[in-house]
Amino acid sequence: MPATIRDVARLAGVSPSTVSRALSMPEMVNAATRARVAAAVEQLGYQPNRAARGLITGRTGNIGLVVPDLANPFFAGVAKGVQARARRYDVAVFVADTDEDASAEVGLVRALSKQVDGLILCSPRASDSDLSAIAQDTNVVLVNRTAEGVPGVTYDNEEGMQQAVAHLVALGHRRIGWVGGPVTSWSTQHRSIGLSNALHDHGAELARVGSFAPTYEGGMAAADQAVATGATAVVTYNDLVAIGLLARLHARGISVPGDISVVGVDDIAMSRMARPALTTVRLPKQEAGRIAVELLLAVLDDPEADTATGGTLHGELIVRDSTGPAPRPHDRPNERARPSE
Amino acid sequence: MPATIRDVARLAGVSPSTVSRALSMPEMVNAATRARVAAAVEQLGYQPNRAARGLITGRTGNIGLVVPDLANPFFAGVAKGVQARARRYDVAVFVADTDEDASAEVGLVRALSKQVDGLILCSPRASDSDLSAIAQDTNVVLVNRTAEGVPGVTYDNEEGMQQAVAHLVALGHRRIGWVGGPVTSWSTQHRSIGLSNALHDHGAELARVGSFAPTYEGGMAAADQAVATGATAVVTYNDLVAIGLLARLHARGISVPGDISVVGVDDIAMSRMARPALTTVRLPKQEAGRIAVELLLAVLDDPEADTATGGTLHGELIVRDSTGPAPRPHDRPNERARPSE
DNA sequence: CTTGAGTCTGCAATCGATTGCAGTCGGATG
DNA sequence: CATCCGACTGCAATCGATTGCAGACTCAAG
Repeated sequence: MPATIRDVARLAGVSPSTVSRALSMPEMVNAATRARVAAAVEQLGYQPNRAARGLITGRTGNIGLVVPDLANPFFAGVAKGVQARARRYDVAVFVADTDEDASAEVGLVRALSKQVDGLILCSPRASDSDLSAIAQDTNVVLVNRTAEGVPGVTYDNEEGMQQAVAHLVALGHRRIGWVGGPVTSWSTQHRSIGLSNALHDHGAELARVGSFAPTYEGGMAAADQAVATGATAVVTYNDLVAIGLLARLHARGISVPGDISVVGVDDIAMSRMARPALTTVRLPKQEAGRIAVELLLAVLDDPEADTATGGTLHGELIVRDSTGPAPRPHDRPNERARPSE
Repeated sequence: MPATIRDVARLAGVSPSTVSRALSMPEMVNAATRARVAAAVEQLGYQPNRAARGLITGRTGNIGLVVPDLANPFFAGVAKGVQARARRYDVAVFVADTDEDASAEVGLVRALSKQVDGLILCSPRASDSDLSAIAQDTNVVLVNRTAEGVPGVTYDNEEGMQQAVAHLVALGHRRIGWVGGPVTSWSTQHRSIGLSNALHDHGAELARVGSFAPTYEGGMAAADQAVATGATAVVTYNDLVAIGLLARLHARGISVPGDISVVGVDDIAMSRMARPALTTVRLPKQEAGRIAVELLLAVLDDPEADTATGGTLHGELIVRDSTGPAPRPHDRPNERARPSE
């Protein structure tokens, strides 16, 4: 029913080949004919059939995006960026959600890889070896993770932690807790190291609280342990955890930032609506998605061009109400009162 | 490079036609041959080229999902449902985000429609006439909206409002405020009507507060006006608005639910993390996505089958901490003290 | 006038899978 | 033994666009 290239050719009085060339290599066809073709295209509302083109060019014009959980605002942000940038290049985006299931991930990727020109894997749960295997026969760009020889866009976690620590130290905090995410997570490792280094640089002390699920519940679970460390400030794996922590702290009657300061990472929408509004390291999520698309498209255009490792994005500390001056020792609710100096 | 149907045929010692049939109409081929084909397919890891198949069948095996904003947890939930159910049918999902731009929507839909077998339009901003035009030459399923002759899945807003009102009336509220969303929104109209009817049935009074953006900011803007109506409880267009309202109320020192009760709609993740945790009408978001896929696939299989209007989903009142007994009159901060009865 | 270069344009093959039609074969029936 | 039927299987056309190759044509130079 829709117009084919033959219809356009007939209307313009040329051959299909000419129509094809007029559209994809305009400089090869005479200006006059080109105009006639353009008119015919316009009149018929012709749009080339992608399947037919794909058959011969071997390109589908589609890319895939795989995320652990679309309902997680972080990944939704990345997806938004990917999607917006892809549209600019007239590339369609398949979105697949693995439901946080690492084992499903590899299978899903394999199935999807046949239908697309390349894949963007967002915070993949897969093992390094699986990842390398996938990258072998598919064009892949990683987000939030690195792997040998695979391009990717990541955040400079070390720098983000530096900013958070500088802020906290300026407020007088000297002992700072760290609530980590899943141990296997690339980000948790880098954030942990970054925090540790930053604290060392500032001569402050690190209190590791342990690893928790990167969720609201994880934060609630971490809260009591964080308090028990005696830290006057806590940095969490991400905002969701920080918000859970805030809730539990409130339930226990511990004041934020009066008794303890809290810093998250991500800056999801929820964070500025939290009570108190959360101080956090904002990660440019959409930007990551956009860059991932650029990276992927570059690889597709020239598979040889080693785009090296890819891009590194920088976080930005957003100071809100969950951080404040460190309490003087006798203000601290979780320590025995000591004589004030 | 990847195996073609011919490779499989050669390995199995049959013709390509047989391979094709063995895969898509198994009962037409001899069990023994079928087994040989299956073995060859397995050995080569053969997956039919979708473009080639699409060329001849006229089907792409893809569907499109258009949402106003992927970062909005409501739409992310729907997208998750769509995506999960589509995978079960081996259908890929293109996701497109219009960035809340109604004018971009129509163009986007037109472009996308050529690449998919059908579209799921989530809370479309387009006008009724544009929508009908689109549905003319594309298979469309609507979510959160109805249109003449177009299948869709919607929520029973009236019933949801009934539940909310029954809850509030039982708590003693007799004058209830309504903070509406965008006036053009289908949901806002139906929720408003539902609320009005429910209140009438219970002999309670409706205090319309006006229309606000369906956002946190909208809720903050609505708060003061809601208080001024003298209502002891407020129902908002959605949870985001309710949370904004909560924030402004807190800033003004008005206690929830002590002075005023608040009810939202949606039950996004944020709602149970709000302070106080938000009482809300939970809308099954993923379910809506799943049903939309079923509906669309049914239409594709049999374009004639009038699937009527489609499905209606039911909300569920989730009672949390933002609703409580209506304050006795003299407790009300925003009215002149009156002699107690 | 011939030749050559250069510019366009058309022919026809091709991508990979599907499907209507026809052919093969074995076995049952008259 | 001749026919016929049913169950499978293969041939070849087809979907719509792209592209290598060759033909047509113009124009300038020899």
